Amino acid sequence: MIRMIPNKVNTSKYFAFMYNIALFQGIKKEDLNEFFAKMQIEQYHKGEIQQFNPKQHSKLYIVFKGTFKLTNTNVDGDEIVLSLFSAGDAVTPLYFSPYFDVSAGFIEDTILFHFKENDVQRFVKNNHQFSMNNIKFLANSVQNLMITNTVLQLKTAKERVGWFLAHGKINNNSELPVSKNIIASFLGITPESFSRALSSLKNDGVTINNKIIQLDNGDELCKYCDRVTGSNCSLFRTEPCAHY
Amino acid sequence: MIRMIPNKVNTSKYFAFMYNIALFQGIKKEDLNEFFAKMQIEQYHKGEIQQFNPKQHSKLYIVFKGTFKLTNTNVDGDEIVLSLFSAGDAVTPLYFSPYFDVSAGFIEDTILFHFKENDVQRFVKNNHQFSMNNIKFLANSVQNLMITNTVLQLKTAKERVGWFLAHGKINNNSELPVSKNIIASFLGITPESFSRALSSLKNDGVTINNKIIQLDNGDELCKYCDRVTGSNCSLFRTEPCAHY
DNA sequence: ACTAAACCTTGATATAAATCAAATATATTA
DNA sequence: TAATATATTTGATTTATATCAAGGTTTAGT
Repeated sequence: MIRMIPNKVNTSKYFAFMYNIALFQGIKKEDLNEFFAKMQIEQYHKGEIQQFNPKQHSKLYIVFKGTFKLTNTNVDGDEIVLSLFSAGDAVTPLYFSPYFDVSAGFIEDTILFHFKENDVQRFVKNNHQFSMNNIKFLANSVQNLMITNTVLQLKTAKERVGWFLAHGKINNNSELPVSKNIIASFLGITPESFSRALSSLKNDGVTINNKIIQLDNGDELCKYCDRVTGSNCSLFRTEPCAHY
Repeated sequence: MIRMIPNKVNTSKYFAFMYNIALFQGIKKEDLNEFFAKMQIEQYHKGEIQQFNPKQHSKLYIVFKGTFKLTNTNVDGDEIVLSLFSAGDAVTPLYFSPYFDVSAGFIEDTILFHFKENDVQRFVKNNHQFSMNNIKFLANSVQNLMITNTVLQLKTAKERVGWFLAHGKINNNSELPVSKNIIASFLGITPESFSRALSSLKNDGVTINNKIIQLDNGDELCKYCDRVTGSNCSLFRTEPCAHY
């Protein structure tokens, strides 16, 4: 990991990016600028793994560029992917227990902005909107994890893959965000099952070429979609929708 | 569901209970009393099901008495248990998406205290400690859900049951909090598999009699324990501990 | 552009847990 | 307390997916 100090050119670029992050919406620019002045930049290389030991990592991170997976390793050494992060996402190991040992595994070269615990705490304390945004952010994480939970308990391998693809499609990612084996691990299945699920979906009109998802009709994934994700879909509550 | 207005005797009992809830720690009693004055009491009977439609239920609930399960039903009609709540727990459907359709299923006669959205929002806005407590509460939920997630992806049926029992043991519940089939659903397995897992655990020295968990040695469940839960265990980092 | 490594697919087989079915135990209600 | 409903256990069978194994493809680095 390399720490950098932003130069002037970068600063304006970085700040412009940060103004659009959900966590910072509705806050006066002068307050944000004061807070952003404290941010540090960390650069990670593909393949690096960073323990989220809260002693060193009681922080707030924003992903500026790149992709990483949040993982947890069990006693047997098996790794599971808890979630995936890319540009614009926020992570708050700030609030994790010191005994919760998750790691960040960098899938691409990645640039993170980070804030130290004290600075975040102070900003939460002094800025009501920021504290509200934190609440919204965390509540949203709770909801997403509950949905993931449902998917993991309920679905067959094919349904899980279908759900993942539907999710991506609705959020306008017609491209797989990471390699198939990482998605498989996130969905709690093996790469082999993932591959077989995809070949079964191919018969239903869902093709993946070079990580690009293509649909024959456009509604092939509707049956796999959850209601919260679906509410952002252009087909929501129209005839093909599962929640019609 | 029955709505009640607390009478004077109840009020002092209820308030005393509420002062101990994590969400209200570190807040001046006068501020709490003002907030608590707005609380309503809802009484539910065993077997009742209540949709958490956020239009009607944009609220904060505290469980005073009883037990309920938060459930989600899929397209096939299968029900999965997302989490279990009992006295002292808090639920904040306040922050759920209107499209996230979870229900509360009451397992015993239950008394909930509830606060309306506007009152909560105002208190969050005016009381910094309360907003911090909300952040902590939600962050803790995030962490617990991530742990549940790991358990659901990683463990065999026996390991899941072992984890659940270890969890209960460490939190001093040597009694199963709900019936076995509800726990099975929470763990994402069938009642049959749950039963077989228990009979396998019996060979390892874990017996369940009338919902009471008994351990021959006391360390039989250590191998199933996660690190965060384990950090509250008297055996943490001693020889039998999985995280030694 | 070449080579090595990482990733993906396909097939054969094994296996854990679901399903189906029936019996037993426990809890609830009249 | 009996009658009924609900929950739990146990056994037999099926099934989805993991595992094992090998071949093919893509990616990354020199």
